[in-house]
Order: sequence, then structure tokens, then C-alpha cells
Amino acid sequence: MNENLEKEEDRSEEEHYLDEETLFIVSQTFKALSDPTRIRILNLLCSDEHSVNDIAERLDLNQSTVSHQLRFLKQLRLVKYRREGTTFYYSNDDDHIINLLKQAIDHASHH
Amino acid sequence: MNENLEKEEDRSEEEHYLDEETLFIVSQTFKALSDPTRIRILNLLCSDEHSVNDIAERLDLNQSTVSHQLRFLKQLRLVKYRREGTTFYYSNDDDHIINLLKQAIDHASHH
DNA sequence: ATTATATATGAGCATATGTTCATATAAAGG
DNA sequence: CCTTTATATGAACATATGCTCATATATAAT
Repeated sequence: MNENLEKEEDRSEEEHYLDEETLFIVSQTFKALSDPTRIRILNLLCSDEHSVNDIAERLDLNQSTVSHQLRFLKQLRLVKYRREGTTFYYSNDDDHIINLLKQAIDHASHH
Repeated sequence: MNENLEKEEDRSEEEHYLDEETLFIVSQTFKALSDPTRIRILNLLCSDEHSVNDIAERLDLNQSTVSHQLRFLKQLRLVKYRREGTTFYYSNDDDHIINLLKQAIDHASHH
């Protein structure tokens, strides 16, 4: 039996082995939720869709900052947008992850 | 009516206003869950308590790296430890947050 | 006391992250 | 066309993050 095989076995014996891809997705997802600006944006989008400028004004953020963060969230499919002329209305696109955020907010606000 | 009061009102009219402290706790919590090394440690601790060296060996990490990350997790009360001589047995200490992690892993592994 | 074992800690370093500034793109109105 | 409005993008910068190395601490064993 060669060493690589042994290593494979060792890893599969870990109680709940996490493969690299799952690990990457999980870490990326939580990374998205780990920044105050992104949390505020996602929280705002819980109520309704909002345009980029509207988000920027309501949260007192730079238009550029909002746009950059929305691109980040879009790439992870946490938000989507609908276009109307030159205006882009963004909204949440992953109920499951938004639910995680709501749970954490609930948990945190009770302390 | 002065401007500060108006601003206060504006903020409270946001559908679900997040106060600074809640925002900070939520972001810190998700930051803890956003690093692959910490995810692997917490995942390992789901099954049982483990010593620092045991964690390091099982996950193929530096003892120093594990110790640093455990301190980080400890400070957020996500893990606790039990001492036996020179050995420290670490285990998870926040079921709710561990539950969030499990949900995310479940969500991620289905894709 | 000396040595071995287990863990913690701090400095240093490379990389990642988030914001801002300036500018680009693109649709709409005149 | 030219201008206005809304958004996107890239470079630059400051700060945060995570790892490693060396070393400190603390208990146990001989």
C-alpha cells in the first residue's frame, strides 16, 4: 500500500471530511457576509429591490463602493439585477444565504 | 426639528435598521467562519474535543497556526478548552454558530 | 534541577481586502 | 450630436489577515 493511498484513507476517516471545493464555497460565502458594508447592503435588499444610487444614499456610501461590492455579491450569485433604462435595480438572489444572515443578526441582536 | 433628529428618524425608517454593535458582532462572527483553516478546525471539533497537537496533525497544520486560530475562535467564544496536565482539549462552544456552519456546508456540498 | 512535552505568543512577511479617485461606458433627452 | 444621468471599472493606497519562525511559558517526568 503506497503513502498516497494511506493519506486518502486518513482523510476519509475524519468524521466529516470537507473536500476542497466545498471548503472553498463555504469560505467564500461567509467572506461575503463578513464585511459590514456588504451586510448592510444585503440587509437593505431584504426589504425590496433598490438601485445602486439609492443604496449608496440610504447607507451613506460612495457610488463606487456600492458598485464594487455589488459586483462581488453578484459574482457569488447572492444578488441579481433588473435593468430599466440606465438604472439597475438590485435584489437578493439566494434565500438560503440570506436566511443565514438573518439568523446571525437575530443571534447577535439578542446580546 | 434639527438635522440630527431627522437623520435618526431616517435611519429608523430603514426596514430593518442594524445598530453598530449588532453589525460588528455579525461581521466578526462571519469573519470567523470565512477562513478555510478555521472552518476545518471547527468542523473537526464538531465530532469531539481535540488537543492542539491532535488538530495540527489531523489537519496537517503548524502547531503555531492552530494555536493562533484557536485563540481567535476562543476570543469570540466559539470554542472552549479543558486542561489536563499540559494538554488542552478544545471543543466547540456555540451551538448556534456551529449550526450556521453546518447549514452552509450542507448548502455548498449540494453543488 | 534538568529535560521533555504541550501550548502560547510576538515579530516579520507576503498576500488579501476595502475604499477612493478618476475615468469609462451606456442609455435617454434635448 | 451633445449633455445628462446611472453605473461600472481600474489603479493606487492603506489596512487587515494568516502563516511561519523563533522563542517563551508551564507542567510533568526522571
